[in-house]
Amino acid sequence: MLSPLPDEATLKQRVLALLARIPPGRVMTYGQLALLAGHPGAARQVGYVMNGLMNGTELPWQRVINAQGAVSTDKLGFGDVQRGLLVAEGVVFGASGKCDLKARQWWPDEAAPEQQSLF
DNA sequence: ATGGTGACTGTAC
DNA sequence: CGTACAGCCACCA
Repeated sequence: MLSPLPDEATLKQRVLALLARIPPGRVMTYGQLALLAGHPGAARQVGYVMNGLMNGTELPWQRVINAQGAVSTDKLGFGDVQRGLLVAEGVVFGASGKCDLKARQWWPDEAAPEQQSLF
């Protein structure tokens, strides 16, 4: 069973492990990753982890978006790139810059239904 | 040590 | 719809 309060290194490890499993065309949110990694509420730290893997990674970093269904990278200068990668996978973004999170959000099979409703 | 910042989020108005 | 605020916690000056 997973420890409810893993240390920072484990959080990063779990976040990256989950990230690597997101199927093409599907997304996860920062808060969701924090929850599944055992750090509920630590969405900002997940964002920090993401920031750290921007140095030439093979991980599908573009599949992590915010809880509103939009990318959070516009102010970083590559929001268009992220949306472009997702669009190439079949994700549709409306004029508001949001996608259908309810339909696109991916949950690991082992995530308990109660976890999903909590989120 | 202390305070500001940020790829966030839920609640309140 | 948008703005504001409070939690969140690693990092950095």
